[in-house]
Amino acid sequence: MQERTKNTVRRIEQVAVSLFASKGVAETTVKDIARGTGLSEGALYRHYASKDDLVWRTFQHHYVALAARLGSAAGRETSARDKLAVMIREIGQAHDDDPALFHFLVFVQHGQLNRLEPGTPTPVTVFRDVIDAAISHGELPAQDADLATALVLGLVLQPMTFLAYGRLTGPQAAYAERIATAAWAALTAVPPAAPVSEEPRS
Amino acid sequence: MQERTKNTVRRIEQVAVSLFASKGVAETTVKDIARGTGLSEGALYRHYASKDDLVWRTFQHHYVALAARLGSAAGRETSARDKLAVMIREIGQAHDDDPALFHFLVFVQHGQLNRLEPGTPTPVTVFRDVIDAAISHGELPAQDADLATALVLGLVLQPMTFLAYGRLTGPQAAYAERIATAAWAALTAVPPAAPVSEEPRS
Amino acid sequence: MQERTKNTVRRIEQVAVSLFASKGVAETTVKDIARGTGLSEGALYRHYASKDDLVWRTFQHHYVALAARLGSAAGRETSARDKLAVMIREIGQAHDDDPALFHFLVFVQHGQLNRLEPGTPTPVTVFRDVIDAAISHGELPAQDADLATALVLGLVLQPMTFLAYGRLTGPQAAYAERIATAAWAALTAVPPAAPVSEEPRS
Amino acid sequence: MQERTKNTVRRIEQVAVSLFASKGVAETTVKDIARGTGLSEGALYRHYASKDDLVWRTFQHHYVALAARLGSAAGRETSARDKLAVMIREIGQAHDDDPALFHFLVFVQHGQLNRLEPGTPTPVTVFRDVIDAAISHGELPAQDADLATALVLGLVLQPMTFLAYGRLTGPQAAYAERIATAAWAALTAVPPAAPVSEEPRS
DNA sequence: AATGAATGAGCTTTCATTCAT
DNA sequence: TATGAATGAAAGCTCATTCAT
Repeated sequence: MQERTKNTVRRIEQVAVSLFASKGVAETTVKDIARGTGLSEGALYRHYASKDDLVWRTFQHHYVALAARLGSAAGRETSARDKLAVMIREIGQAHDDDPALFHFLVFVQHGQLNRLEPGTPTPVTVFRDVIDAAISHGELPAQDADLATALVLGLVLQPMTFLAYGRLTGPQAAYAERIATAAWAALTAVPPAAPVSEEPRS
Repeated sequence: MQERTKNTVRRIEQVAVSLFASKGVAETTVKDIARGTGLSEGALYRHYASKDDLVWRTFQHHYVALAARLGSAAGRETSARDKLAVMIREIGQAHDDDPALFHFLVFVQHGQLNRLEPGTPTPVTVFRDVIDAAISHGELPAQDADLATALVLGLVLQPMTFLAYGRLTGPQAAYAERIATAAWAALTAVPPAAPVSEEPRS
Repeated sequence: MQERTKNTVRRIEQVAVSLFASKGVAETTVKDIARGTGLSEGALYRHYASKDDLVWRTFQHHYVALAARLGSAAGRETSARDKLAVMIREIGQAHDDDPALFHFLVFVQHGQLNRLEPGTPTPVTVFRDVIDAAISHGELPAQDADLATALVLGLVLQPMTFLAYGRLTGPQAAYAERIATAAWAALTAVPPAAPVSEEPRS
Repeated sequence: MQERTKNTVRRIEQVAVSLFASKGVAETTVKDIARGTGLSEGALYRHYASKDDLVWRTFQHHYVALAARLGSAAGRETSARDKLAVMIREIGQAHDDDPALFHFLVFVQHGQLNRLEPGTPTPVTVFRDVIDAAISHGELPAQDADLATALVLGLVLQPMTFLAYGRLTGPQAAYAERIATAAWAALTAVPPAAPVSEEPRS
């Protein structure tokens, strides 16, 4: 009973996420999800109050879990550089584990983001916290932590988009080293005082 | 009349894009667009064959224009580094000129991307071409040009996402220098011995 | 078991009637009733063949019982005037005993009325019989017995509606005397030839 | 255009009211109304925001109109007795003009009543005002004006219920005189020593 | 006997599109 | 040419009822 229900819910989420990732949330009908699970439309409403509830709960659950996964990975390292490297590897792994889920979480989420209770740890804040601490401790040069976070996330996520569009192939894991290197370079190549490279002129 | 029509079309596009960017394409109804332009629903169909036609033509037109704008900017420079820097500045400018349009083009586009005739120059290919050439000419170390393109685009686009979510503020132009520096650092910081891929894609 | 079942049925009826009275029959779902009784939805179907069956049997049972209660009260008196007075008191009592049930029977009944086997004694026919007899025996002036019944019932029922809407307060019993007086006055005040008739005595 | 729309709305209301009166609001589907008017279901939503909106606006419009009609009739008379008599005649006329509408307003209304802005004149308050004034001026003996109103309304409305159930026949107008006589008798036949309440409500 | 997941018909509502005026 | 009423297909959702456990 308990078990059966749990499996049903799992199957619904799986089908839904897969459809959301490939067609978008609005383009996925409740009927689609029902068909995919082998259930009737009405049966879905025993498990979720509404389509929106299904979207939101699925998003929230996995988004928080992803943040925890990243945080846990970071916790296993001590230096900022290693923390970032392992997080990048971990997020790549999460992507490869279930690309559809990952896409739903990161690219398809539909204004779900601002429904999160303020203060909830998210993948973004986990990255930001590590970067912020590194700046405080002098492991990274002084800089805008939010911008720095954006840069790292951009390096991580954009290859996944390319993967989705077929512009890149193979598991995202293959790119983790390259991205980690690029990320560290990007974070340490701060323009003003940084002698790392020729100053760009305005 | 010609003029009048042109203005009307322009206003329709503007309203539509603004709605698309803030609510998404599926969530924007033809009635919304009609209301926003002051036209009747039926009148829109004099200018576009369907809602889809409106979306597609608007996307295509501006997407190609953005590619041209970037290409033209790149053409004014000679070194790869300067080309990239100016493209980053230009794309930031394009964003600040019309954030809604930019968001529609880059983040909301709705499977419009794969409707482009293969070979059409897009912002992505413009970046890729510059990077590819730089690798060929030895201005950049040997590396997977597609991955390199992804890295640069990630550095450019993610801050805009942060801007949209309020995680960053101010015009994107303010970040252009920092991003250009980071991009060059990321492209030149290839991991010691392991080039991910040396053969550029066709 | 017998006892247990009886109690269950009673509780179901009570909950159902209360919901019917406050929300209407169509607006009350089987799930509502199940929740209210602490039973599962499926379990209700052990006691009733269908929702309609529940409505109908509940209605019929109590409607007939109310008629019997009124008839029995009338039987304790001899004069028409006293019969009416005691019936008015009794129906008021029935209302105060269980206002929800009363409302269901009299105001919410949902076309259940015309499902009664023709000839079944109902509160209406009980009143009518008394009035009819009184006219035959000369206790009341000649008049249309049906209209007379309507008048008396109107005097009795409308205050209950006012009670339900908060336009009157307190137990309906408080109004019984006044209503009885008014009823007798109304029945004896026949317009055409009737000389205003016998004055009502205290 | 204007005219066409007005006619459409009128036809919708007419069909809807007729169905509401015969089947009840909940039992009447939007499809029923569409079929009855010859429109598509979707077309109804150009004229009403929802089924509920259709019910409410129809109710409100005609309920207020009925109050006005009664008030206007009362205004043509001076004595309380005549005012009541003419109101009773008028309400009977309103019933006969459109029995379905009348039933919808008085018997089917579904909690619409408490959506009226407080202070809105309704048929009930119009009766109550006349009775209240008559008590103040000594035209009627001291008594609870609300109860008195209930009594009069009961006398007026119950025969209509009987009409609907076939227990009475013919136009309600036929009963107006009898009802008016009964009403006056009921209002003046206050029990000797026990006035239920002497202080009229605010 | 009891549960509650599942069904399936049918409900209200939305919306891109058409068309009479 | 412009309007907005009308269409009709499909969406999300509800709910009385059934049925495996």
